[in-house]
Amino acid sequence: MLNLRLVKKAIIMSATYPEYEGLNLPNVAERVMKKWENEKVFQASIDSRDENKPFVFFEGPPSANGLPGIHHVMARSIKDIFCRYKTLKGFQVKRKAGWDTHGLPVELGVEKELGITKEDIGTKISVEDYNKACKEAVMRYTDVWNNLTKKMGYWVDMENPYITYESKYMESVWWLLGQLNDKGLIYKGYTIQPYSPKAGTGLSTHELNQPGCYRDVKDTSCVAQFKAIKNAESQSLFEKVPAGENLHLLAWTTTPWTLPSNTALTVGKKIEYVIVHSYNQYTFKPIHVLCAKPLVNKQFSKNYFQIENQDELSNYEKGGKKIPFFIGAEFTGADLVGIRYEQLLPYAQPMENPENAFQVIPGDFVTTEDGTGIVHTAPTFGADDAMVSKQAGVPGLLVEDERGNPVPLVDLQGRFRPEMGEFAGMYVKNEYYDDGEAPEKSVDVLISIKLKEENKAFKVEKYEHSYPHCWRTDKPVLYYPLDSWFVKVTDKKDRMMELNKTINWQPESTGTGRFGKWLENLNDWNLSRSRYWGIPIPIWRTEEGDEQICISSIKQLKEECEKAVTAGVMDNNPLSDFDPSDMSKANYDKVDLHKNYVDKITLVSEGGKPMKREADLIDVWFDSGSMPYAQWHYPFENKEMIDDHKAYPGDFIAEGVDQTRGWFYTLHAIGTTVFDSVAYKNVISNGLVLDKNGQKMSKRLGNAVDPFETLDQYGPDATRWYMITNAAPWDNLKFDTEGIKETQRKFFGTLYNTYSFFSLYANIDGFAYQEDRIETSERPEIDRWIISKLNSLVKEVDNAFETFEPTKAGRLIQSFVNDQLSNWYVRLCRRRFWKGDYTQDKISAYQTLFECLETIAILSSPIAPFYSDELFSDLNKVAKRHNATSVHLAHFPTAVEADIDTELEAQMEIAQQVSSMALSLRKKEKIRVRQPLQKIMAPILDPSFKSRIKHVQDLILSEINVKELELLEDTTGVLTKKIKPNFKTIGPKYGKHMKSIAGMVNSWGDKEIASVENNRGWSGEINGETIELDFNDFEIETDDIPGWLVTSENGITVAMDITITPALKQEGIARELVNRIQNFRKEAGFEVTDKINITVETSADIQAAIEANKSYIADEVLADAINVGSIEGTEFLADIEEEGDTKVGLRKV
RNA sequence: AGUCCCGUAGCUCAGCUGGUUAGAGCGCUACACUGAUAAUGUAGAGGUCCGCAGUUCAAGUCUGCGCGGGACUACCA
Repeated sequence: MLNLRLVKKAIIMSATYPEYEGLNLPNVAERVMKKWENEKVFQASIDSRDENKPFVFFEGPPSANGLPGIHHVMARSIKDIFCRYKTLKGFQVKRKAGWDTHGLPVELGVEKELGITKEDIGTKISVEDYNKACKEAVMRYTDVWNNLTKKMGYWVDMENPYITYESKYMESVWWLLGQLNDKGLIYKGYTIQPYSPKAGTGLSTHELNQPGCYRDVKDTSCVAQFKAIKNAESQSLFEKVPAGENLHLLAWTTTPWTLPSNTALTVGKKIEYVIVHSYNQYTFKPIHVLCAKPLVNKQFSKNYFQIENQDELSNYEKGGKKIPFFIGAEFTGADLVGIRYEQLLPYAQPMENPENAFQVIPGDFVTTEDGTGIVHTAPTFGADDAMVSKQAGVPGLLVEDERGNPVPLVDLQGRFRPEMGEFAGMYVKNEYYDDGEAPEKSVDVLISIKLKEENKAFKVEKYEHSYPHCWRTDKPVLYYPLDSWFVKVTDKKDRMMELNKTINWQPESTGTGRFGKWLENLNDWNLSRSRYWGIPIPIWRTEEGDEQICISSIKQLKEECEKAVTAGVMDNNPLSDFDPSDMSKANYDKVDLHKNYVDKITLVSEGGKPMKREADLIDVWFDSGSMPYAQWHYPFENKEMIDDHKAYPGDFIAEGVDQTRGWFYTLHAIGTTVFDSVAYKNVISNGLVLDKNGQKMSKRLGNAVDPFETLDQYGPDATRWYMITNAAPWDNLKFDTEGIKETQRKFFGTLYNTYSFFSLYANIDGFAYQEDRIETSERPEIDRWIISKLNSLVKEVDNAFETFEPTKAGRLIQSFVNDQLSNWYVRLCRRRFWKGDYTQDKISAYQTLFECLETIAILSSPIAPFYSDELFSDLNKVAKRHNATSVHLAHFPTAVEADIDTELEAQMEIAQQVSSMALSLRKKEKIRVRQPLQKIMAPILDPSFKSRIKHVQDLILSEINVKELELLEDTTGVLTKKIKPNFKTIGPKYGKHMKSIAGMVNSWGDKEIASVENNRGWSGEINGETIELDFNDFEIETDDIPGWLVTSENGITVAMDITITPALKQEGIARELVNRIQNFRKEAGFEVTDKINITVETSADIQAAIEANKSYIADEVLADAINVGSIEGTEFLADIEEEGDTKVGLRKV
């Protein structure tokens, strides 16, 4: 037999399973990566799939001007997993990479490098050179990115990426804007933006969030008294004020210079307000003022004291230091809405709808933290103000300038306009004056003084607060209305919400919550950015703004240029070389649509007037949101991709949650407004990758993890597996390399060991899966069990991937590999692999283990693409069961329902549990497993348990080294029973009496339990109500057998007979001896197959034990003879139990 | 400030539509196995389920209010 095995081994040398010396995951990745490259596996994974069964994936473009971090590995792993999974399921998954190339981060980086500021662009450096520098900078780290992509095993087509600065891409974006324009969704309007008058430029919020921009400053703040007008609306308030006296509303501001632009006062509808009766501290005139109730004490502090009787007010003498105040009638904000008041500082009137100005309006943002609970509202200088007044139909204070355009009372330099009387020409902030020119008293102070004198100021004081400053000029920022181009997305708000409901969000809460709420509170999309490196707004306008054209293609632009040349507004057509019908790269390289080129183009209007391009660029978010169409140069090329839904809408996208209002939104907005369609059907928004202490990673804190280092050290598979299985993608991940190590050891180590075990013996036996597959039903029970488990696993993993739950999939796989396959199946079956001939049983074992490994390779391949490929290929190279050279070209296994035997799974679960319990009992008594025991007992409570445990009886007995299992059917008198109410079934029926029932049942003894068993239930009266419980309303279990060692778990009870008879003792000694001799064999360097002779020199007890078990020992250790006597040959010393030393001599036969 | 996510053992995480003794892995401690062996197995210790209030016969689970960590959006009189 042994010789035969060797011969066989020689024959099949040509096809053996590779055996490795240890597992080195980074090396595995290296090998597999080379294979992918050499064999062009990625391309094959697309080509081998049916073109008519597409799974559409959109790659969100990263910006290549920054370096990738470990969070990119996370995000891209998620993308990769589902693309690979869908490929396994037979879909064709095209994956075009992309680069986001425009935008502020790029520009700021370039400015820093060149040592210039925005103001220098166009003067110190030409826009052309500047844009050239941006273009170079943005692709700087492309190599690093490509390298990461490769190393982590992210499959995406990097050969043909879409790049947002390319002419074709930009043309498609223009086309989309043209569509919006045609639908009437593009308009020019005002918006309140942070503005730096000294720099003469608007600032983005990004710029405002630079460190050090918000600083604490002391400003003159003022609580102004706005005089209410008595009319029908205010009738109920004036009733609470002495006849003939005035009622004022108190409103606080830290920017008194905005008071002349006040057109409304905002109150919170639910806030409570009171009228306070008192005297003005500057003029000493009696006042009756409205203020939020919780803020009365804040406003009436210091000089004021509260009185309980209104009559005492008259005791106050003018000029007195302490001023009394009395809290009068109470109102809610809702009562105040609609009240009119006199304009505080009537320098100018709003040019539009002045009749709607100067009234009280509601606003959600009003709080009672500060001020008076009534907010001074100047729509021209506050974003909230503008929003809330627009909703209420209140105009901002805009006046006509010299050319008839609406302008606010402050000009672009930050000075008051001529309308402002004595203040005209003054800067609204002293900081805006040149050094030494600033007046002693600022506008804020002067206005406050004026108000004091006119009995319009309730309180003036210095107030310290944080206020944003321009990061270039160091001067405070103004919130100022600026011209911008907008997309009227609010028109499509309902449709966007409707379509959003059809998108499958993972997690769901992001879709309904963060995204849904965002859509509910949608504002129009401000497209304008006054920058240089981006896609220009394709709108040309006459100087008066009365005629304009929106360009949708290069062809159209060329034609318009032609007209302009004919009309004489331009000398020559800069696009004359461009051939609109030629889609070649060469042709498109002839044009550049960036600002430095298109700004030189002047077009002619229908009325014959010259038109200049609007100076702004579009928001870069529009660039990336255009990606589904622009990546294909739609509609100029690849029209069918979108129109025939071959590549649109996307089936799947995934990015970080930070993209919710970024890319996720812009995709959705453009999809809805232009195509009336969702842009994507499924979306995963993943959480952040934090450091191991839960802190955000940052270069500054030095806790950022280098993705390359991690991948090199642990390999991409372990890194990906760890990231995916450790936390659900949408939860934040606390990244700890210890966790990767654990994954490496626990999952990959175990899987590798299982494979090593398989390959070791399969190579010896020459198992190459050449035999016909043994029908599952023909295999031994243990094989059928693991196959059943395997098929259940296939089903569950498939479902987890299908529902975009990669974490679940990964955890299922690893628990199968560790707990079922390695710890149970392989352990129990070891002997089958190394003992005996190449029989049907052995082949069955090989086939079973092979199938498990092969399936695991495929199931885990989306998450661990490298190792799984090597595992799969190593198996398949020999067995050739798949016509695929890579796991990624294989097909996802289909669960064979017929092979799923839940009954068998339940049986094995019992075996596992009973074994574990029995071992636990041994442990308690310190009886080692090698010592055989006679018997265990288990009471049976229902017939199914009986048949199940019978099935696995032998398995259990050999596992725990016990000779027999006795099942106790009639347990009365033998076992102590315990009864518990079944809360789940009784609850709905008798919830109220639950406590009483539980109390009663818990007090029951054997007699009552027997009665319940006999009557199949119980009925009686509790708390005066008739209660009827059937047998299912009880849970009866046994927990003790008097006189036995017993343990109980999950309703199963095991009792063990721990009596060690002399015969058992001898058997135990024999097993100990076998164990020692096996060790000695190994020590002596004998081959596994060497036969030996044994001589033993030992005590009488042990001699007797040997005598009684001689054939067993001889068989186990391959001994031809066992003799007692003095030792010849090598001598070993064995220490067996307390029976004394044993000398053993071994000699090869 | 608003919206959302998270808070369970020393660490990382499970815990389904509420059901009575809250689980796993790692780590720790002890032991076993010794033909998968720089592997493997078993057991043990370890928890005011962030806090408070409410709904309920019953709350880790549902509701409200807080606290702590994080994200995004907005920026405030």
